[in-house]
Amino acid sequence: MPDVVTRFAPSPTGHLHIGGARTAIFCWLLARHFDGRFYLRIEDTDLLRSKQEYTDAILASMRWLGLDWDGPPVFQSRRAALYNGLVDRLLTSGRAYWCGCTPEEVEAMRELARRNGAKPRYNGKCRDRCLGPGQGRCVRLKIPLTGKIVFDDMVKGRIAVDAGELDDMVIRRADGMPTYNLAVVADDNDMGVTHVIRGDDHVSNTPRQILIYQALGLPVPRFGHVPMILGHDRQKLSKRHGARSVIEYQRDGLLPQALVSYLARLGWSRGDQELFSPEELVRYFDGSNLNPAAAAFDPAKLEWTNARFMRSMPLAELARCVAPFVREAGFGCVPEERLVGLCVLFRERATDLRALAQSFRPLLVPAAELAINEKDAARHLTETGKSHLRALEAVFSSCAPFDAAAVNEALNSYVADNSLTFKQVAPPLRTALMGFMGGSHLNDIMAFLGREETLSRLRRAASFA
RNA sequence: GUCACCAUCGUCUAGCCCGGUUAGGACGGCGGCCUCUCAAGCCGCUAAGACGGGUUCAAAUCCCGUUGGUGACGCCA
Repeated sequence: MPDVVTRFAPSPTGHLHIGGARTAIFCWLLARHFDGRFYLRIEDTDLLRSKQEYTDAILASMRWLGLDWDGPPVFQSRRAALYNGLVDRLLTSGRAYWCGCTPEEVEAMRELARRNGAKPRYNGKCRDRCLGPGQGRCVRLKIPLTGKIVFDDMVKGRIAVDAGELDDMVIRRADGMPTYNLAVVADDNDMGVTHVIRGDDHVSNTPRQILIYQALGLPVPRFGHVPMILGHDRQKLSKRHGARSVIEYQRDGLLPQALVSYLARLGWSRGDQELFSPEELVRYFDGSNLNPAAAAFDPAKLEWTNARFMRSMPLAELARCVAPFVREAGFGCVPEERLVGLCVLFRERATDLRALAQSFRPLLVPAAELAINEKDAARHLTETGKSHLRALEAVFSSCAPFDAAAVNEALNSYVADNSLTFKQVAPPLRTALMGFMGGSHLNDIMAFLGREETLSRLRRAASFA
């Protein structure tokens, strides 16, 4: 048995969002760090809202992020027998009882408690009525009237709640389906989960779940409640704040390693290090140093993180990653070698793969289709500028070999031989080649374009009206 | 309302457990260098321990309170 078993338990009612992704990352890291097991459990007991397409999408996002799980995913909807067995056990041992109160009655009890300034809860009416099964009856857990439930949270430290704060919760609905808290305990125990890491919106469920473990005589796992992610204005994260699903970040051209690094760093730290490869994360993340305070999501830093990964990753890999975006931009199928060349030229100038692909445009369209920026043209494709281009056309047609070094030398000679400055020649040349004043080094651009394409761009710009 | 949790630059954070730092790093912003452009890179600047009380020679650090924020209070998950 591995020492550490974690699980990620999304409910398939939507795509994997960044909050869930971060929780999944922490679970995965803890398991991988300790050489344990990481399981996936699909909490699909809400038949109405759960959808197969969301399950598929969540699994796809997990794979894209590189969060591999052990064994096949567990589906809660298929484990009714497990849950019912546990509820029956609780019933026979007298730790649970049948309750015949109607939802309206229970609501009235809550309302009464609220009026008295207390926490709204069930008053235990059926606790000692010794009711048996029946139409419309649910099963409630008989919780202790006094005492404290205490647990040491991995991120928040010791948390203590008075048992008196809790009420006899429903563990099996009138329709025979288990409730969330029971199913979670049953599954976590069955799967051998040792560390439950989840969002801190679950802290108040934890004492209830501990009570179920205790009533069943089962070992209680360790808990770690990671704070939720806030929007940039420190309000709850919503669509408006750029709270998007993992799949959207994928479509926008983020690198999965970058997203993982950023998300891990949001609420966790290791000294001053800002960027972490997946391997480093696995090596360093041991469940400690998790920040108990909620963190705000910062799109600017995510962007920076992504840009850094794009700049430092192997070129061949970058080229493979950008290929789908090049296709999507309508540039067709560009050979990998060309793609690598383009990445060299532009990767320092883009913060995501989609923008990187877009920046290739001027070099991938034929000279005739190159869009020429009017302002830059007016400024640099003057008569003098054009005369330089015509002269350069002659220079470059006899330049051999036509590589970055030779082109550079030819260009410098032209400048020197005619007592010019680079500053006089470069702008018109850049406008001719790129269509605007931007892009990479001129010699690299020309080397990439090749002689013929370079010359036709010079000709076209020289006759630009 | 009740309970629980949280509180360091605008943002992510280090330091806090084991009191003594010019409160460090990063993103962003601003300025500079570089430079044909845009970037990248490098350099510099910016800005913080919510508040009030204790304890102590000394408090971001320990204690209490206040305020503010978040979450939970379902026969949802």
